[in-house]
Amino acid sequence: MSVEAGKKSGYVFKAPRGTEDILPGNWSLWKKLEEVGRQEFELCGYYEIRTPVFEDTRLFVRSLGEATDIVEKEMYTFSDSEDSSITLRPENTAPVMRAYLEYEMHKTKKFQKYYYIGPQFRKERPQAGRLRQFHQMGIEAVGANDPLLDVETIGVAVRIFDRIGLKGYNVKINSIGCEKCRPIFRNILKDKLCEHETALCELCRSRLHRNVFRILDCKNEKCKEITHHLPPVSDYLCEECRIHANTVREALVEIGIPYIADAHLVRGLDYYTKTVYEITHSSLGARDAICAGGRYDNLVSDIGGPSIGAVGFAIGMEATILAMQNVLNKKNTSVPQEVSGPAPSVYIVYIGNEVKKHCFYLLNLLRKSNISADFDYEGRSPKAQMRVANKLGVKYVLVLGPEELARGNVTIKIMETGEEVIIRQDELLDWFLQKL
RNA sequence: GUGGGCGUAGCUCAGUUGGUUAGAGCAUUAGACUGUGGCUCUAAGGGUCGCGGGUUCGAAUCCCGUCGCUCACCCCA
Repeated sequence: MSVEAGKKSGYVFKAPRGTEDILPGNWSLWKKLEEVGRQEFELCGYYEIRTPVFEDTRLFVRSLGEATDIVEKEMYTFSDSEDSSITLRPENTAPVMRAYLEYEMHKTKKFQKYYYIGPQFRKERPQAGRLRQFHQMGIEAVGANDPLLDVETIGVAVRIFDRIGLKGYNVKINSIGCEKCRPIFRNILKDKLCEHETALCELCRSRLHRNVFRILDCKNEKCKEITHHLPPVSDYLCEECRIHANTVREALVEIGIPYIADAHLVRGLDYYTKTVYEITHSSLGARDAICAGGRYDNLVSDIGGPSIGAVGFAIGMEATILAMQNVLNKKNTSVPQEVSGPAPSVYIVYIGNEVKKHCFYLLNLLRKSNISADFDYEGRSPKAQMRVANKLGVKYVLVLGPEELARGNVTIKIMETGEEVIIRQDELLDWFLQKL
């Protein structure tokens, strides 16, 4: 096999298909999203949990459902030399629940609220905002069936988007019932759709047998036409699910979250029950979800635990950042276009190599005092050093040459005004600590 | 896995009906009073035109293949 094949640049290695490097120029948005997320999660009483990036394959087969596409063809599965099969996590809910059970949290403190941030893996064809290694941040509230908890999670997501300044998102919500009522209306739906079988698109005809609910969000116009004339799923909910759904909606109104009741919203993962929701952003393409979540009352028992209800969501970080970029109208760059880390406050310019070592000493002196500072390691001329300082956007340049060295002084240039002051070196720290 | 679009300097692109040493802007580097930034001017570096093959006297330009990227579909965050 030739590694030369297909390379674009002259270099041998490139990031594998469907993965991407988050470069310094883009990092500020990631940082902001993560920081705001953490803040909001913790504000609402969620605790961070980190699970391994790989798990026993059976965990995902059990939780997601054997017949789902994720399990059938999208998992990175391999054996680690023994008999065990392991899989790079395609989502983080099942791992969190696994940990919850493994440490027997349900016995000590049944109700737990967790949050996680990390990479997930799905072997799909890459597309806008959809990668093979992608990142999610999400929450899981385990151990309670209160519909208000469903609403709490929606509130958390909404506030995160508000706080990062992302305008133009929509909250869509639906109920897909529970294990009691869902099979009933699945059959009703199937029967009704069978009457129109010939009018459905080819794909939906196969969905008729595999996954009826998926027909509800088919993009084909004819199929839409048919499904829009069907009575909404909510007509078939059992008493318990109906009350649950109504409470959720009322509470959303109560706390002022606008939502769209979308009877066609369904979920691909088997474990969802009752409340499902999705937050989409108008600036995105075909894949417009930036957050998806819902209640999953059967997952814990599915993977061998007691019957315990839970709700959660996952925010797709790539998709969210894409939306942020669209809103901010920014593009990716390989070089920092705005300083993504904090710009150093001070840049030290040395004139002549004789004073360089002393400047290095001063550099470390500043840093020890918690003053961010940097200097030249490339052997540039004083002029070029100034250019670098200017580009970095530092407030002060400390200039030191043989003259200053002899007198025990330093020249400080205030970049904004161009003004220069000369002070004694032993006053340096005080001067900066007062200014910064 | 299926289908469409694209592939020329670090980035964004131009490149006329195939014709000599492939261009621009931005970025980079260096100069324009010997120890100093932003503006301006000058100059320099940087591309085997994704890769391979074919047609041709001659191909970045046409054909085929291949790889990669991208968008969309299935599915999903």
